[in-house]
Amino acid sequence: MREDDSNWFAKWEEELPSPEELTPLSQTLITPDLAIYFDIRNPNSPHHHHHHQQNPPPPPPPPAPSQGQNTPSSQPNSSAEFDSSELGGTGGGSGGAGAGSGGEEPARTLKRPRLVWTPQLHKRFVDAVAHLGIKNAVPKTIMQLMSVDGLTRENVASHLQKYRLYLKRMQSISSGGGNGGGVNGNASMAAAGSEPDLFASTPVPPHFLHPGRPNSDHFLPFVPMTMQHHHQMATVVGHHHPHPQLQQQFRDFGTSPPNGQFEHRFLPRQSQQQVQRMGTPVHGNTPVMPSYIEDLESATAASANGRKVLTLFPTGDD
DNA sequence: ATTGCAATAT
DNA sequence: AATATTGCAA
Repeated sequence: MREDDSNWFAKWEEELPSPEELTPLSQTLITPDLAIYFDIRNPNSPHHHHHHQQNPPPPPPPPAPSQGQNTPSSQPNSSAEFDSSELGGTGGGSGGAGAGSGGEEPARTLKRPRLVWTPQLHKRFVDAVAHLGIKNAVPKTIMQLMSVDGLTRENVASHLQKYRLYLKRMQSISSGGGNGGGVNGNASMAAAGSEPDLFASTPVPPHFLHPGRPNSDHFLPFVPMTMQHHHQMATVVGHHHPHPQLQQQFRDFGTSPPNGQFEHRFLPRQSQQQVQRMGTPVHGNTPVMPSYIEDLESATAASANGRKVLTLFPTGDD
C-alpha cells in the first residue's frame, strides 16, 4: 500500500542523522598517500608519535601536477589527489622502491588501501544518488556530491555497479516474488541470508526501484553543505604496524526535513570546485574526544587477512 | 572523456 | 568476501 511509502520514509527519517549528528558530520582526512608518505600524525590530535623513521627524508612529492582526469582536486583539503587511475602499481610492487625510471613522478608506487564502505559511507552514497536521481547519478557526480575526501571516481563506480546489481535483484523480487512490499522492510535477505548486508543497512528509496517514473513528489532537498567540525579517526589496519592514522573527511550535504519540492539542480558541469574550506585547520578546539573506535569488524577482518584497509568512519551508530 | 558492465584480480 | 582493475562497447 501507499502507506508503506510514508512508512518507509518515516523510518528512514528517523534513521537520518539527528540534528545533532546531522550537521557535524565531518571528518578530516589527509590524503592517504600523502599521509603515508609523510608519516603524518594527527594535526588535531596531538598524539605522541613514534620516532619511527621508516621512511627516508621525504622528498616532497610533487603531487602530480597534471593527472589527467579524476576530479581535478575537487577536494579542497586534499591538494594532492591521488589518482587511482594511473596507479600503475602492478601488484606486488613493494620491494624496491626503485622507481627510477628515467624521470617521472616518483612516489607513485603507493597503492591506496582498500576503501571500506561502512554503512555510514554507504548511506552518504545512497543519499547522493537519491538527490541526483538515478539517471543523473553517475560516478563522478556522485563522488562530487559526496564530497568525501579521498573518494575516487573508481571507488564510487565500483560501488555503484554493485549497488545497481543489488537494486536489480530487489526489483525482481519485489515485482515477481512473493515478497510484495519489502521496500521499507528489507527485501535484502534475498541475496544473502545471514549477515547484515551492507546494502541492506540503508533503506532504498522507492523511486530507485521504480525506474518507471521520475520522482514525482519527492523531496531530497539540496543543501549544499553545512560545515561543522567533527573529527574522528579513521584507522588503517595493516599487518600490525603503527601506520599513520589516516583521516578522512567529508562534508555533509543536508538531508533536510521534508518540506521542499525543489528540483535538484546539482552541481554544474566540471570546474565547479569550491566548497569552502576552513582556511586553516587550526583550532584551539579541544579534540572532539572521538570514541576511538578501532574499526573492529571490517578492519579486523581485513587486517586478519593482512591487507591494508582504510576505514572511513568509525562505527558510528549502526 | 565518461559511463556501464562483465570478467577478473587481489 | 569485498573492492579494485581491466577491457569494451556506447
